[in-house]
Parts: sequence; C-alpha cells; structure tokens
Amino acid sequence: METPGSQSSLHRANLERVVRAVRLAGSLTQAEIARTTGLSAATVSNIVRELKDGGTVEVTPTSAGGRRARSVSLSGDAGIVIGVDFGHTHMRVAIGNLAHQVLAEESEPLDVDASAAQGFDRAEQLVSRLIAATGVNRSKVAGVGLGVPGPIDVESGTLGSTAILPGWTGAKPAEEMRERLGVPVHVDNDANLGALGELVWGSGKGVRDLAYIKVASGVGAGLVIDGKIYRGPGGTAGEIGHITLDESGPVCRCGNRGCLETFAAARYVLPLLQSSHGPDLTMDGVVRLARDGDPGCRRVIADVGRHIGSGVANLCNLLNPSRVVLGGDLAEAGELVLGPIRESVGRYAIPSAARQLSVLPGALGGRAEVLGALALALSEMGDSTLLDGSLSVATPAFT
Amino acid sequence: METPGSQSSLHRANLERVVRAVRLAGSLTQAEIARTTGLSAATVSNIVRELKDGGTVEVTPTSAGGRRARSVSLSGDAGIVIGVDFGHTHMRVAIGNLAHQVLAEESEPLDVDASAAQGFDRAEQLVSRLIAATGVNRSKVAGVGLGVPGPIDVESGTLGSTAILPGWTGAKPAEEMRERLGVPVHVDNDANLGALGELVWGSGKGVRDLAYIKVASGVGAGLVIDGKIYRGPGGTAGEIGHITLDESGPVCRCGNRGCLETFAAARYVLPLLQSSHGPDLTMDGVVRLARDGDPGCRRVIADVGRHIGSGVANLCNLLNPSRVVLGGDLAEAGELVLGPIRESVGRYAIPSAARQLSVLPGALGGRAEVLGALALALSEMGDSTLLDGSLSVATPAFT
DNA sequence: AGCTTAGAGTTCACTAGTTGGACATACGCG
DNA sequence: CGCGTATGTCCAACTAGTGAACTCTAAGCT
Repeated sequence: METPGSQSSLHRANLERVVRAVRLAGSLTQAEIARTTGLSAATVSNIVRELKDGGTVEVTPTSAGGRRARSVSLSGDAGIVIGVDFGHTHMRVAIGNLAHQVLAEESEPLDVDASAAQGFDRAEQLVSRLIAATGVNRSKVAGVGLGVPGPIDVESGTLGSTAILPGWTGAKPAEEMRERLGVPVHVDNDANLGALGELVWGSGKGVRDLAYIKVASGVGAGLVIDGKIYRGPGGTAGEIGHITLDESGPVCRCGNRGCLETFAAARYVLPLLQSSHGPDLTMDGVVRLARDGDPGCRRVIADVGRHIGSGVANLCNLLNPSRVVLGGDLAEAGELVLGPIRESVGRYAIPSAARQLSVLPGALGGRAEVLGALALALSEMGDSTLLDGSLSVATPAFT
Repeated sequence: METPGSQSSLHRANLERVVRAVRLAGSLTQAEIARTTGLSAATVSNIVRELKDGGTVEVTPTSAGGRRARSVSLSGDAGIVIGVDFGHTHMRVAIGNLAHQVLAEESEPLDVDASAAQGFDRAEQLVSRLIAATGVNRSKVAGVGLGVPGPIDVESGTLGSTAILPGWTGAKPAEEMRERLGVPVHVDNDANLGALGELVWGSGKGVRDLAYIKVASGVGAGLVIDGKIYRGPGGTAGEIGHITLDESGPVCRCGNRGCLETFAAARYVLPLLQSSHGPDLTMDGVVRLARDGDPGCRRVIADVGRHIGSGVANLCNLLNPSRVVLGGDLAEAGELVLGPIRESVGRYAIPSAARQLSVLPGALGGRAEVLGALALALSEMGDSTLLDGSLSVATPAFT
C-alpha cells in the first residue's frame, strides 16, 4: 500500500498467492503449495508459519506416502463476509467465510412502505442475529456486500428512484450500513449481484463472462466480464430492459416505446391474463399455471421468451458472452421460457456468436442476489483484508 | 517469468513501472520518477542507470531551479513497433517507437484479386522500405500489429470469410507475417484496431471505454473496455451491424432480416441513389454530394444516421460506453450524420445512459486502423519486451 | 562577489525477503 | 530392521529496495 514497489509488497503478494491457492484447492500440503504457486519450499514454509500464527490458516496432520504431509486449509473463521440483499418482498442475509463457504442464510419479509432507515435497522438486527447464531467472532467480519433493487450511483452511493422501494430514493445504503455495522460496505444493484452470485455459486461456475437476465417487475441484466462486474463508466450498463424492440410498441415507463420490458416484465404481462385468470394473478402464479398446462399462460410465457430472446440476441451480437443465465421468477418456468429464448437467439443473433452461447436457468433462485452480495464483499476485499493482522489477530492494545 | 514471486520479478516490475511512467509523461527527471512511481530516489537512480546502460532510455541535461536536473526520456529507437493494415482498397504501414510517436506512415493500393500470399509479400516489401527510409535499426523491431478487414479467430489466427478479400479466407495472417518479418505479430480485425487507434491517438484520448463504429461496405464496431480491446469469449463481440432493428425488414447477407447493416451499409444504401444519381456512385461520393447540398444524399445520410443511432442506443443501454466514435467513409459527413445519430440515441437510449455519452467523428480518418495496429503491437508487448536486453543491447557473443 | 538555500542525484550501510542446499523426520516396503 | 522417498525446516548466500548522509549546482539574497 504505502510502498508500492518494494519487498514488503512482494511479501504481501506472496501471502495472497498462497491464500488464493489454498482457497481454490480447499486444502493443500506445503509441498503442493510450493508447486502450484511456483514459490520455493522454504518460502512457503515461512509464509505458512506466518499465516498460521495470524490465525488465517489451519494446519492438520494427514497420512501420506512418505513423511506425514500436513495439510493446510483456511481456518473456518479466518475472515467472515456478509451479504445483504433487499429484494421486492424480502430481505435476505447470508454469512460466509473466506473459503467461499456459506455458513448461514436467512430471509425475512420486507415492509415496502417502511422508511429506508427502518429497513436498514431491520437488516442490522438480522445480521446480528445471524452472527450470533453461527457463533462467529464479530471482529472477524471483513466486509459486507449489499444489494438494492434499483439503480445506484456507484460513485456517490446514492440510490436512484425505485419503483419497488419508493421511500428509499436518495438514500445512501452503503453509508447507512457502514455506520450500523462498522465495517466496509459495498453496494450494487440486484441484477449485477445476481450475475456475480450465479457466476461464483450457480450456473456460471467455470466461465468468466456471464450475462444474468432478471425478469421480475422489470427486466434488468447484470454483466460479468472477465470475472468482474461490468458497470460501465456511468454505472448503468446492462439495461437490457430498455432496448427497443418495436419503435411503435407500447409506451414504457421509461418514456420510450416498445422496450423489451413492455413485452416481458410482470407489470406489462400480467394485465394480459387478468381478464381471463382473475386480478390477483402474480408472475409466480402464471408460471405455476403454465407448468400445470394452462394454455393461455403457456402462450404468454412463450411470447415473453421470444421477446427476451430478441434482446439476448442483441446482447450476444454486441458482447458475445459465453453464457446467459436467466433469473427472477420467470426462470422457474424452465424450458417453457428457455426454449423460445434459444429459438429467438438462434434466429436473430449472428450464427458465430450464437453457436457458443449457452442459455441456462439460474441455479440459485431467489438466493442469487444475497450470494452475489457475499461474493461482492469477497471480491472487493481482494483476499488481502485478511492479511492485515488487525483482522486475524486480536488488536494488541499495547506493545 | 520463471520465478513468479521473487525479487527478480519485482525488479522487472519496477523497471516496467519506470518505463511506463516515462512514456506517459514524455520525459521526467529522476526525482519526478521517484514521486510518480512511489519508489525511493535511490532505487530510481539504480534503475535509470540500468536502463541507460541498456540503451532503453536517454538522459539529457536540463536547467532547473536547483541542481541541474537531468531529464530522462525513452531513447528514440529503444524499441520499434510496426502497424500494418489491410483495408478495402489500400494497404497501410506505420512505424512508431515506444514513446508512442509515429515515425513514418505510408500506404499503397491493394489488389483485391491478388492472393493472400502476394498481399503479404507486398506488405513485407513496404515494411522494409519504410524501415530503410526511417533509418531505424531492424533488430530493434519489437513487434508488429496487423489489421485485417474481416472476422478473425483470435485463438487459431485464421481469417474467416471476407467479402472484401475473397481469396484470403482461411489464411493465417499472423503466421505468414511472422515468417516474413521474424518478429511477433498480433492480428485483429479493422474495427477493433480502429477503436484502439482512436483511443490512443484520436477522438478517444482520455477515456478508457470506447465504441468505434465503422460504417463502410458493412457495419462493425470495435469495443475497448478499460483500455483493452474487448473481443468476447468467442472473439465476435461488437457485431453491431447485425442487431435487428426491424424483424420484417430487408434480408441481410447474414440471413436475418432488418439488421442495422441493411439500413446503413454502403452495399444496401447506394442502390437507393443509383437510379437518380448514376450507377458509379460511391459512399464517398454520397458524402461529398450531401455536403454540397444535394437533398437526396442528405436525406439518405440522415436516415442512415437515425438507424445507426438506434443501434448505438442499444449499445449504450447494454454497455454504457463513455464515448462512441464514428469511423469509416461515413464519418466525413460530420454533423449531417452525427446529428441524426445523437437524436436517435436521445430518443431510444435510457436517459441516464445517454446523458454522459458523447458521439464524435473519428479524428484519424483512414489512418485509425494502422495506428490501432501500432497500438496493438505496443500493448501486446506490454512494455516488457524492451527490457529483454536482446532487444535494446546488441547480443553479447561472449562474456 | 559571497553566502545561503534547496532541490537533484549518488553512495553506503542496512534490512527485508527469497532461494538452494543441507538436514531432520516419518512413513511404507521389502 | 533398514532403506528409499517425500516432507518440512534451518541456515548461509544473495538480491534488491530504503533511509540517511553527502555532493553538486544554480538561483536568490545581502
């Protein structure tokens, strides 16, 4: 940090290298660490000792061919990260450790009419409860990732206007939560976090580029490029919901006409069915009915799929991601919606880009966002926070 | 390289750090280098001596406030890079040095019916002539960037089918040129290189994200994200020409209907005017006539602009670049085409994304691609080739 | 003119940190 | 029981960066 090109920074880098290697493999012996990192055995020996003393890593004996190799693994509570997600109806919290393991997860209903401050208070309580329930040491919490269902200015941290949480416009969620929890908080919107969640724990495992399309009351996309969330210079990348499909189509809430959203989002699609299926229909209900064979619902879902497919085709031509993951309520419809999407992509995308694209349903359902928040916290701390001593060792009051 | 986490790698990194700092600033004194790199003055002293002995850097006295500060700059021929671009009608070659200065540039007509091998031979001759003309030492050439007007598989280096150079399909340009020139060659397509060229030397100076839209016989886009060309996992990102604007529009050569290309590319637009303006009309001619006030040409160009604007709006919603640069013949039309583009973007893109977007004409005209090829060679060598000794110092035969 | 001052670059002793090789250790196999 | 083998540790050597002291030079002041 303070000495950007000196030996101590090299040492730090090597520490991180070892931690990363261990985390990726789950557990390794020192000799294996030396081989995978390219460091010498002597260096690894020193580094492992340092990490062990710091509490970041645990060393357990194993039986092997030659001398007993001691296997090195991340100690369970070396560093704790927390993910918080404010969704349309629920608030979710997840606790995980640096080994990418989720230790606990819980959700509770969110009162949409409550003020932002009340929401943050509730979140703080839920976090505290979960920390207590898992028995982790509160001082080990290294960071929090926070998901909000709306546009957020990443620079200033201010929440834009949200249809879902009307009273929250202008709130600064990161700041609020940092004050309450006393640790660094990183925010992003739900689509980006869903993308990250599916990438790390769900349908995106193994790829580096992914587009996560979330269809709920609106349509949004989260883009992950080369393992990192891509926000664009203005922070508004991924607005797939408002690409124009039909210049003379229905008027959209954004002011344009014929946006993808007007053909796919719940708020525009449900009215089509409410005359025939009753006014209380939800997207969930449409999906359920479609799976049970209701022809009207099937037709609507297929149409939605076709339109989403057009949008995905554009996305595919421009960005050529290797995988598109469908999230949100609609993903529950499975092939009923994926089939038409794929068909539409095949029709409208250029063949060379469409060929290697796979369109998959999200594997995490409603958990994608919280888990993405967890992943955000992990990625933002860049594996280095846990090396700070202040975290892994109890801060010495005097020396 | 061989010792990934050791002091020697740190030293290398520090060498690069210094070189980069010097290159970005043009010239710096040692004290300034120390400040900008964060290294200590002592280290800088050693590094500068090493670089000077290696011939990478030149030290010239200056007069300053206190002791004469010696200003350090990259030595003119520390490393030479070459850009080669095969365009629709011409082949261009540029020679530059590591200080991002273009030393020489030349073009000659390209015989489209000639075989690929003949084309590469001609390119080699032109390169040799230019090397001789600038008087640089051939052994200092560190790398070559190569632009081809068609889809290229970056993995295998194979050229896909090109309408412009029909006989070249399946050629491996990088391999061919490497054999002829004996230095590393990096290929990319013209749109990507145009993007890079405009970013480094043209209308994209100062931004990190840029979309370069090239309208000629087809419509393509090159995307630069965070300073690097973005190709996508399959290498086909940026196919803006084939996003669908009208599902029941004209049939496109790609097999779909209503692609942007069918509304904007020369091969579809020119026929509209040939009945009224004669069959020999070129895009160039249309632009010239439009500037002279011909109403038909103006109308056509405005229509093209509106359609491009729709495509850019999609691009903007999905990717949110900070700048869009228009290249190709059409850019010569200036406001005649930019106005309608901006208008269309304003209409179809979501306001928050459109607000911070600037749409500019390319500043380099037909030179964008060669210069981009130069920039590619520079970026691919990652500033480290010049530290190899084999390059900057005559290889010692014995020690 | 002479003195002071301050920034520039260099030298030197010191320190952090990695490495190769020597060494101790422990397990399985014959 | 001894040998072979792979593991982890220790030590001396080496590399490379740093702070402090030092020299040098030109500008500014008296």
